[in-house]
Amino acid sequence: MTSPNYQQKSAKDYAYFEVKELIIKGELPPEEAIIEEKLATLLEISRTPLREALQRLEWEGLVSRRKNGRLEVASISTSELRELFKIRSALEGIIVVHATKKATNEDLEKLEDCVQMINLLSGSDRVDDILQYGKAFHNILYEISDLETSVRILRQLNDHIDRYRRLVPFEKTKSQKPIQSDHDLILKIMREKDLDKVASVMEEHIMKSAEIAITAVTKYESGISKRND
Amino acid sequence: MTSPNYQQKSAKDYAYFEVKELIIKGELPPEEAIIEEKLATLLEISRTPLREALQRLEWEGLVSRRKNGRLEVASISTSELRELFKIRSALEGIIVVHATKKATNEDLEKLEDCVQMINLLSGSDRVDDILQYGKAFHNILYEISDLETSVRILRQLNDHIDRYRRLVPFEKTKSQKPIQSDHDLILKIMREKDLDKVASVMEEHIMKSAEIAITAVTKYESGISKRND
DNA sequence: TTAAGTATTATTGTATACAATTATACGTTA
DNA sequence: TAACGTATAATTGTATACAATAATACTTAA
Repeated sequence: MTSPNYQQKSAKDYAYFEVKELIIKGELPPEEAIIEEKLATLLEISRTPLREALQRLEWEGLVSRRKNGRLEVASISTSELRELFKIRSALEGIIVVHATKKATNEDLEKLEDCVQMINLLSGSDRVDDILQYGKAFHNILYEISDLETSVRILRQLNDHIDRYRRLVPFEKTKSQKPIQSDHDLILKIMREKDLDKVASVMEEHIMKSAEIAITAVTKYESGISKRND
Repeated sequence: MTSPNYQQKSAKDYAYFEVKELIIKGELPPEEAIIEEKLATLLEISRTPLREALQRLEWEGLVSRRKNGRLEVASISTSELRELFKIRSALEGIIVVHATKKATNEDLEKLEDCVQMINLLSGSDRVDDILQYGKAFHNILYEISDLETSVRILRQLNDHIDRYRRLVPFEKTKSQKPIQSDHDLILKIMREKDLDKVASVMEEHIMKSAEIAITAVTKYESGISKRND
């Protein structure tokens, strides 16, 4: 649910999506203090629904609470990012196994469409589009799998990872090419219904993209660290 | 954090732990309607902090929202339980690998104590005690691993599983004995620092206990189903 | 000038009041 | 009696007021 979901009727949901977007886009940077009154005024709602939205974001880990009870935008770290990818890798493995079991021909067609678009764009400079189709591929798997809890956790993890991606633009180099072509391979294995193999290839696929991300954030951290000394 | 955490200062936290306990213990049964006003009166607090607690429980999946916005205690199902154990298995695998890497001799001693207590009690009828030491074993691993996000998700999963355990008392038969002795084996492999093996043995360990739980809930479901027809 | 202590302000926590919505009860009509 | 519509009540959503707490600014003494 990273993409804006605009059938929000309630002030609470409005605040949730709005603040989340501000954080993921980096407009509220890591460790920025959050003052309820000010944010409420900005969003033109009262503190009550805003607080409820902030609590949810706190639970999701995008907002954190200082010892004194005050809120701030969550900080980022290489070790956290590494952990996020580890969990994601395990869950994507579970998901793809279930998706493989349940996939209809129609489902496989949809995945095929994504793969073809990725292959088509591969080599071009439309890296953001490639990224989008990659995400779409995974989202289709989520839906096929029908694993509610896993998908919920995964979407949350992906929100976090997206924030890292914005704050520290990951390398957009040829090193991503073999990663993108993994989708091709995964779909092939899904068709063969090889459950063990599809899980391990998926897990490796995720950990490969983790490497790029972690490298980028490590550079970033060494660049800006010592700020709080 | 299933065990009551009584340094709650705020009404919100009080409500959170209290309502969670009511749900896990089954005193608020699945699908029971939750009326904010009544619950607030019962807990002798106002609706505002109660609502914040309920939202957190909703996000954790112990409370769910009907299409009309009203809350109820979450329902249970075999398929959900199966998924809970799958995720738990993957995360316990990640955790035990990290714990194995980081464990000090002192840490291993603490684990050894649990294992010895389990072995000592094994064969006796003190099944609840055995269960407690089993939980303690895993909790120690969580702390050693120092993987904040994974542990947070795991504790949440365990709360859910505990609720199932209360609602549908799992079999307390000799079938659990080999599962309990897994702890012994896991500790041995940790000492050998065999990371691949420790992960797979842990995953199997969890999935074995899953079998017992799922069997129990399946019976339970077939017993009470058709209620909503 | 610095340190400690106190007053002031800022911010969060909680309760309550009211508005909006949904469910229920009741009566009317076919 | 069944179906519909309307009035009433129950419940949730939001705003606001006030209380509790933490941060800051200020004053005074050494």
